Amino acid sequence: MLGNNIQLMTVTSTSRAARTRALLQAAALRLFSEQGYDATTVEQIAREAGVSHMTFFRYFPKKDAVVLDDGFDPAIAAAVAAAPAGLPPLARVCAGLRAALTHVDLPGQEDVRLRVRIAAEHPALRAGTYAATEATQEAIADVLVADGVSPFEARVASAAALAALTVALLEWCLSDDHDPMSSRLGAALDVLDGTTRR
Amino acid sequence: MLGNNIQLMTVTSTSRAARTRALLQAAALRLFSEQGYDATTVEQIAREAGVSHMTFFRYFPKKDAVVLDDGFDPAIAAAVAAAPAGLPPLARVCAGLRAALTHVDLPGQEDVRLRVRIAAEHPALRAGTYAATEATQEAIADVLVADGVSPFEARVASAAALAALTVALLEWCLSDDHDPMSSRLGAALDVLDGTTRR
DNA sequence: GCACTCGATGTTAGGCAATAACATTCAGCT
DNA sequence: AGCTGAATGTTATTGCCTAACATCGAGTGC
Repeated sequence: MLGNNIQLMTVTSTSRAARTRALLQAAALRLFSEQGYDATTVEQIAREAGVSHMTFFRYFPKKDAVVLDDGFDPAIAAAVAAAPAGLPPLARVCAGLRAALTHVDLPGQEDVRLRVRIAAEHPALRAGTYAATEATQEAIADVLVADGVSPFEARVASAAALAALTVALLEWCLSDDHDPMSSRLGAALDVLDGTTRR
Repeated sequence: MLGNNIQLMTVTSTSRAARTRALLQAAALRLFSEQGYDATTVEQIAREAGVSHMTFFRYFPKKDAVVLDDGFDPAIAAAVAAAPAGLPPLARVCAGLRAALTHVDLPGQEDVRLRVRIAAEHPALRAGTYAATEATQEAIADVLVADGVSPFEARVASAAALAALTVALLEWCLSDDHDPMSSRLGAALDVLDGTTRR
């Protein structure tokens, strides 16, 4: 009953570790969207993926990490670094984010939408979203500091821009019309750097 | 050792409810700062306040609420409402917050500092801080919407401004120099509405 | 004064997240 | 084959949080 799905690999390019992780995440998201986050236990997720609950916690430090784990955050910092260094801090962050957005309308978009939607609908997960953003915030701030901006200003600018982005992301995933993510995000940045009104 | 501080009331104007609540919060903050948040159990807090752990949860829905409960958030929304309605959304929110800040350097400031410091040093509590800000964010956004700003723009503007404010608050409470809170907060807003550089 | 209700509190029991200690199985290497 | 170390499972424990039920106190009508 338990050793049924582990023998045909040894050659699959994605390591069994990555596979198990993906299995856990897929099972979790499916169960969350079917039964709700609170009604789904870690035990259930693990059983569904064919592992024990301990294995779950070895891949994800907390239950909410299976939803919050983004991974596409570092790319954002890189985009800000590529933006013109002469601009004032907030404008530069906005410019960097705008550039990053052009690569965001991908095929996997609907999966992201599901993930974010689950997170948006649960208070504890929303809080986790903000916490996860802090890492990105620091990464962006570091880029600015390297170009001579004061640490305080750098943190404020990146925090404000990411807050705007988060609002846009939450609204996008909860909206019914399937407009592209990038248009929402762009509109949010407009509010910050005054493209719409001067 | 434990039944020492509970017998002289029955007439005190502040209802026993409010007193119990204050007792619980005081005990919690003291224990948190002495032993750390994780090392302090709800049982311990309740015993210290002379009640059962169930009573704790009747006053605070979760353990972290005893730290996060601010209450001085609604005043902020009122200040934004009083700011000139003609400004673009972000500028107006900043103006309102600036006005609110003049009333913020109060005697009780060091208590606030302790509370925020406890929150700032613990990841889960930091996350809770952001979540608690959402209520304020909505309140501010409602003010803007009432004056004709689109809901989306309103949410983005208030989220960005509050994110800037939060960064300032966290830095202030963790800094060693006892500069007034308002100067930090003012500096953060400068980054947003370009008072420093144009 | 007495029963009655209602609200606040305590007691007890239980579910679930998260962690730790220890056993076991598996993979690669020699 | 045998060794070693990593990954996983088993089991037990702690602590947050909830729910069901009991208790106590203060008011209220009789």
